[in-house]
Amino acid sequence: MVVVTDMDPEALASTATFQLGTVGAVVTERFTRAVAAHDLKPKHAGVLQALLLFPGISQQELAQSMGVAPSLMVGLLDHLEAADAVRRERDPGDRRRQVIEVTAEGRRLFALCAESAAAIESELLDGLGERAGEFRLALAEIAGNLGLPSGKPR
Amino acid sequence: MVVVTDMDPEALASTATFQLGTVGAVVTERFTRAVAAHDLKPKHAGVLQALLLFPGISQQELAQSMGVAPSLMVGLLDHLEAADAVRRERDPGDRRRQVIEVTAEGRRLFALCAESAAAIESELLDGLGERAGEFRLALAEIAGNLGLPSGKPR
DNA sequence: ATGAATCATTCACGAGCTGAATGATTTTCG
DNA sequence: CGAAAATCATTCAGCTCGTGAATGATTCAT
Repeated sequence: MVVVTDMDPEALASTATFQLGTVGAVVTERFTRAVAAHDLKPKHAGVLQALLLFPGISQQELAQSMGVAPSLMVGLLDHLEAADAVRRERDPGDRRRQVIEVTAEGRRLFALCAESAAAIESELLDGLGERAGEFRLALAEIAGNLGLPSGKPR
Repeated sequence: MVVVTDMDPEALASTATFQLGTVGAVVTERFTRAVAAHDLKPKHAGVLQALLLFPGISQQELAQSMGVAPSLMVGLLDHLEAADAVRRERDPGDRRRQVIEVTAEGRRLFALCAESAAAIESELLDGLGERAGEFRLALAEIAGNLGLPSGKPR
């Protein structure tokens, strides 16, 4: 008598957990290559996104909103500042804080990142036909439930 | 006259690209914590999955199928072997190759990983109601289009 | 039989991230 | 008021994960 359940060798690969992980990795890799053309990493795009969404946010809050250590944010902003995408100025009301301002160049770079993301999305959802809309809505809902930034699909 | 298009600050966050990346990262993090209880990393689970799916595969092919360097596979298999999840034996027909065999303990560990993944999936799709089925089908289709392992949802 | 190819392995290295100091500033409260 | 605690940005050492280049053993091609 066989005790162990007759194991489905795809028991793991067929889960949404596994597929979200692997698909997410591939998509992130593509996005990484795309924004590398503008000398940026995905995290830089995320920083710009957060800054546009919450203007006047502090570095600490920024780091917390992205789930990374404050020490990491320093280097990310250093790079964005060197690229003229961002300016750091001491907050006159609390001179410990840096007030971060997104420049016109920063908005330009952000727009390029968003374009790259949109292009990758088109390729991804191409084969889905009219089910793409449903998929995007469900995905946005999941992201929202996880407390992640998820604007409504345009 | 304003040249720059009036920028949607969620232009990036609203893309499926961005959401797949962030959701994928969160899901992977949860899965990482879950399998850590069995002293495994997600890659170990992936190795077991590939081995069960393609028995008798070589380390090189295994590495290639997972998109990692062969040198990385050495350490992953070392760990699985130390955990009695896997046995390495020289292929008598080609003594350069290692033939990798998944043990009963390996199948047990794999089943535990699959269970964890299923549990995480339940939480994720909980809020989706009856749209969960559609979502899973679309996700599996995307994974398949990318050449990733994607068994049909059970 | 010899030179090229293939396999597993080791090793040095880089990218990315963390947590613990540090110094400057602000807040709390005795 | 003034001293102690908290907060912010920053630096720094260290960890993990991954790569690519050597190495040695073995097999293949001619």
